[in-house]
This record gives sequence, structure tokens and C-alpha cells, in this order.
Amino acid sequence: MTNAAIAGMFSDLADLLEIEGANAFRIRAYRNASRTLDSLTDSLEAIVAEDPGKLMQIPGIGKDLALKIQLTIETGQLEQLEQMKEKIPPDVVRMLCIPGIGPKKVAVLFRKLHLTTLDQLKHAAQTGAISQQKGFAKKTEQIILEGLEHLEQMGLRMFLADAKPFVDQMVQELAGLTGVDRVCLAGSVRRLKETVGDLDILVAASAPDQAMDYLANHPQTDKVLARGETKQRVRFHPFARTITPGGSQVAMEMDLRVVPEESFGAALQYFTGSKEHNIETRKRASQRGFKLNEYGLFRGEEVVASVEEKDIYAAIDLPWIPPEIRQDRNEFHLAEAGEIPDLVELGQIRGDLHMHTTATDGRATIEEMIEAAIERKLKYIAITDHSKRVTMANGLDATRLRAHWENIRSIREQYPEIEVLCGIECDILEDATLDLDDEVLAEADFVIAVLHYGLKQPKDQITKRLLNAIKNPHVHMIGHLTGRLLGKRPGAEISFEDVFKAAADHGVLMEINAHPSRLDLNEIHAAQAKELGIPIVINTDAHSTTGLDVMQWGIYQARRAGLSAKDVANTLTAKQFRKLLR
DNA sequence: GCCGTTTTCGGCCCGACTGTTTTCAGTCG
Repeated sequence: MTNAAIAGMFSDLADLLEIEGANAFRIRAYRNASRTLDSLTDSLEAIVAEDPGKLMQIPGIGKDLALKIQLTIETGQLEQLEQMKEKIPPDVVRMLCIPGIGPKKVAVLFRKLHLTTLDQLKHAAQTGAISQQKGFAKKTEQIILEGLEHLEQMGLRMFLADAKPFVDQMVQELAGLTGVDRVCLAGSVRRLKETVGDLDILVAASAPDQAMDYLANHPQTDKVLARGETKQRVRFHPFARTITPGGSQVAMEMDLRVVPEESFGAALQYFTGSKEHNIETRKRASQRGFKLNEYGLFRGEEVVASVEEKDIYAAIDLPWIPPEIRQDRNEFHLAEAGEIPDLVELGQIRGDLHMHTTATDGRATIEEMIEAAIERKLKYIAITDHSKRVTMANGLDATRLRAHWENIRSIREQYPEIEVLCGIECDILEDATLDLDDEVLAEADFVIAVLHYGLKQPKDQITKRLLNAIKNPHVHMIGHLTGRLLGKRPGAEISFEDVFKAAADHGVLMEINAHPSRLDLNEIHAAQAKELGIPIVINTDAHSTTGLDVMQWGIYQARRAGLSAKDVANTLTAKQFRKLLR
């Protein structure tokens, strides 16, 4: 059983307990535990197998939760969760997804009105049965009906790559307004999260109305959902696709927060989050006798810090922490030790070691790819077309591959300003052998081994395939290890610890695929690979010349994992990079 | 349910906004 599965059970249990009206702090304990387990790099299964007592060393896991984790792994289910599910139907839990409807209201709908499905809820709202209840009125019924309509879209997130250009533009427009002193992105977009649920912008202004009016009347704005003295929430017309299959259009919402200039730093810290990071910073503040809110850090009435973010951190004895790593994972530990990493930047990337050409499923020729790479100031690249197993991409067999390499060798002589490696993206087959013979692979400058097929195999077999590839002396890198996809296929997750340890032993590189809708090797696993000293390579897997431009999103992924240039192998010079290869 | 350089019991982050109220509870971020 995966950590994510156990974390999910605790999270579900917290939802159910909330509807039941359980102690709020007990619910929080489950939520905290869920989040901690989800970002834990060690496998809970392995910990239990070794020594269940060690579970209690995990922060937020005490005697009770340790036992629940152990029993969940042993029995395959969480007893309390199963019991609660008997009592509360799944649609009742879904009611929590309606904005404006929380656990208290759901409890009334379920216990007093005996509504157990969303259809019943809709009917009750339409017939006015709900407004009869104390604490409910016509407006609430309207909220419910609107909410049900949007429920399908609710909770949908979009890729950072879609959201960021839009909010960047909005920031620019707001910055141009008279009376607006400072504007900054906040929330998950500022933290450069891979996907974002909503958008946050912070403004410092002497007159809040100007910025709010501008946003309210913006052509992209569909509806003002809430507006107060300092805060406004709007819904935009759909401007990008969501990450769900089918990519339905979704209306994104944005919070605009206006604060006085002297509070900007405190507000920026506060609204950047993450929520978990903020809870920890406020805890640290209160341990030092301070109170921290969006207006500043206070000792009694006295303002200790408020203008700049770094002042807030300094006052609680920490260096400034980059937004990308504000996840309450280990940034406080790093900050205390003075080890906040100097995060890798796009300008430091010198090579791109994964791209395709017209020889297989790319749309540009070898020459075009080389010239595009030179334009983008790259010093070295690897041309890595598909191997024969990927028939739908016109994958290369030994004969065609050798001819392709010969072609590359003659073409690259015309481009002395860039080093071009003859590479191959070689499939790891279902039986754990490689798609091309060793003697062919031995002729390559750079070999990427990847999984494309047989992902429904059991965990052990997939792990074995990866281990075999790593042991092959001709393989240089494991390509786009789709941690998330594998993790989501029941029974097909891999043993990352085993794979990473083998990679570390054999000097095999790991890849972050920079494509914004892929971003394979998520930040947790990338951080884990870094811990083991495995060099990480950020590649575009470009299928066209413009495909080389997605590098930025991979950089963000690496930054969230806390990687600095020394952890990223393609920041090395071509010569240094070659030396790194076994 | 967790946790401890005030505490093994009594805390647990904090404020804005809305709707239903007539001073506040619920919800949200």
C-alpha cells in the first residue's frame, strides 16, 4: 500500500469526522497526518516491516495514529473509515465541495433534512425546503443550486504554464494604475506550483478602490463573487483548459488583496503560503512572544516587522525562504541550519539531452533542432529518437539507428559552436530486456532508458525492469520516470527507494521532463534523488524546435524540489557532463 | 489526536467576508 493511499484514507476520515461534528483539533490532527504522510519520502510499508515503533518518530504521528497506520497496512483498510462510510453516504461528503457550504451546514442537510444524494439536495433547494431550516435562507438555496451546477468543474486545477502568463499580464496592468504602489503575485502561482487552483494578487495602495474597480470591470471578469474593504474575489471567463482528461474549459477565480504599503511584506508572506508553511511561521512567531498576521509581526501593539518579507523571517530567526520551497517539508530545518539552497535558474542550463527529430516522431530535422538549440544558447544536446518498440512513433531498429547516427555525425561537423551527442531513447521491454542490443547501445554517446509499455504490470516486475536497465553498463539515464502515473495505477507503483539506490550505485542519472503537462519525477522524488546524490538532468523531450522552450517549467519543478545548480547535471559544461557519464 | 526550554493537561494560527442575525456562526483562504 502506498503512502498516498494511506494519506488519502486519513483525509477522507477527516472529512467524515467533520460532518459528524467531531472535535476540531482531532480532525486537524488527521489532516496534518495525511499531509505529512503524503510528502514522506520513506515508504510506510518499509518502516512498518522494519520497526513499527519508528512510525512515532514522524512528526504529528502519535501512539494512536501509528497503530492505525500499522493496522491499515496489515489489513488493507482503515477500520474507522469503513465504519464512518457506513453512516455517511458518499454524496453527503460531496456536498462539502459546494463553495459556501461547510461541514456544519452539511450536517444539518443530512441529519435534519435527511438529504443523502445530490439529486435530493437539488430538489430540496428548488422547492424551498432548505430555507425553512434555522441558519438557512433563500440565499443559501441559491448558493447550493449554483454550486451544484458548477460542481463538475469544482476543484479543477490548471497548469502553471497556462495560468502564469495570464496573471503576469494582470499584475502588469494593475501596476500601471495610478494610486497603486506595489503589486505582486501571491499564492500557489508565486510558489510556482505545478498546477494551480486559484489565483492570488497582492496590491499595496493608498486607495484600494481603484485596483478593485479595475478588476471588477476587467473584460476577462465574469462575476464579482465577494467584495469588502480590502479583499475582492472574482470569477474570470474561462481562459485556459484544465488538467482533466478532455480538458474542459474552466472558470478560474482570483483573490485580490489590497493592503497599506507598510504591511506589504507581511501580507506577501501571508498570502504566498503555503497554508502549512504559514501555520509553522505563526507557531514560531508565537513561541517568541509575537503575533503574526497579514498586517505585520507584533509584540503586543508594537510592530516588529512588516514592510519586507525578509524582515518577518529575520525576526523569527530565519533567513528569507524562497517561495518555491515553502511547503513545510524541510525548509525550516534547512533555514535553521543555514542551508537554504541557491535554487537553479534557467540561465544556468547548458545542455538538453532529450529530443526527437523527423527520424521518428519529431517535426524538425536534425539541422533545425541543432540550430534551434544554438539560438537558445545551449552548448550541448543529445538527439534521442525512439527505439523500434515504439512503432507508432516510427521507432528505429539497429540499422536505421546506425544510419541516423551517421547522419548526425556528418551534420554536426558544420556546427562547431555546439556539441551534439548521438543518443537513443531506448524502451525497457515488458520482459525487462532493452529494445536494442548492447553492441548497438555501446556505440551511442548517450542512452536514455524509458518505460512506455506494460505499465499495468505488478510493482515488482516494473521495479525489476528499471533495475535491469540501471544495471546495463550502456544506460546513462532513466528517462521520464512517470512517478505520478505509475502511482495512480493500482498495483503498479514502483519501489522508488530500490530504483534510486541502484541508480546511485551505478552512476545513472535521473530525468525531470520539463514539459508542463508531464513534469515526470515530481518534486518529492526529485528531492529524494538529490539526497542520494543522484545527478538530475532537466530535459525538454522536444518534438519540435519550439519544444525546446519548455525548459522553464522543468526548472520550476527542480526549484520546488530544492535543487541548486550543483544538483543538476546539465548545468555542467559539455566536457564536465561527458566525464560524469559512466 | 498531538505535543511540551511556561505545561503530561490544556492548549492547538488568524482574520476577512457573508448571510442570517440583532451580536454572531459558518466558511474560506
